[in-house]
Amino acid sequence: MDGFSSSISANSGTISGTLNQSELMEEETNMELRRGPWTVEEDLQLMNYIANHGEGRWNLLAQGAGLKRTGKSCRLRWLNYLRPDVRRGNITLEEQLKILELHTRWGNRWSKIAQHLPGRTDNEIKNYWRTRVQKHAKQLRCDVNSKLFKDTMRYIWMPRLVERIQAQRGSTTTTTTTLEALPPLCGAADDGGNRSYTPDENSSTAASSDSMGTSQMSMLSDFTAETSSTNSHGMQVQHSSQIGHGGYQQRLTSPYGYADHGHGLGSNQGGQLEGDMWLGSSEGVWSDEEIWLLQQHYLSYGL
DNA sequence: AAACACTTCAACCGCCGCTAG
DNA sequence: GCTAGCGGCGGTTGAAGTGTT
Repeated sequence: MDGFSSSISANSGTISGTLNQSELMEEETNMELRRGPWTVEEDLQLMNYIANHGEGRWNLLAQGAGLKRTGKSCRLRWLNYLRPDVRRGNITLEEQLKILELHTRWGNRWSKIAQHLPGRTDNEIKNYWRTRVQKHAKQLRCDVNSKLFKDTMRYIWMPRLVERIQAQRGSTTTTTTTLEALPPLCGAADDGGNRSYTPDENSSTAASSDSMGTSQMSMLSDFTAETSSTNSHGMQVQHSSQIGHGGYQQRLTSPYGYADHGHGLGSNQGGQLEGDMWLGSSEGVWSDEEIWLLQQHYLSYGL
């Protein structure tokens, strides 16, 4: 980390002897550029500058703020961390459901997905997808882009999320989703069961909503991303993005959101003791038994 | 207690599209 | 029409924290 914090050249490979005047000047400028983790002082510099001058051209902003950072770096730091409305903390069940649904529809269009999750950044969603969803795909030993995994999400994972959200709301409505309810997977042609699975060519193909159950869709349309959370500066932030009707109001209790998720002092960052907001059980979506059952189910279809 | 394994996420990189000159 | 500069985006990396052996 310390090596990172020191000033380094962006063109470390260039041989100074071969540079002309302007290149030397550029080299000199690059020499001053800082990379790696931001310091508190830099954060303050950037926040103060934006508070006084607003956002603008990032390269000029970096210079104006007296930061030895690239404009890109400033932009990233601001958008992903310093912006007052950035939500931190665990992704809620509703957000998880939304991410799954939107990813089914758009694939890895993280920024587009993030637009529908107020306060969440594309980087955060991308990280969640990689660390959580892909992990479970790995557990099920299938490609995250395969139709197999997409159908698992659609027919098992998402209904389960809906159930949990309903349970959380104290609703009496239940959605029955069992392994038996899992349709012969994926478009499962009536071909006698002999099929081979290959990952989709295009991860964003999917069709999404129309393949979802009614209860899922109503849940999604009912989803109101109105939450209160605490941003990285400890400020209380209200987010309201009414997507459908209904009055879902989940008030986040931890200083870092639903539950502390590694941003507080002494919090658990790695490992699996984060209370697993990711669908629930201690290890994640599936228990060992469920994984086994799913695998058996897939095997029975010759997958 | 130490070494190793695993997880998370901030930050960087490279590419692409847009736009002003 | 060309080009340089810039912002935005998705993919990737690696430091650091935590769990496990």
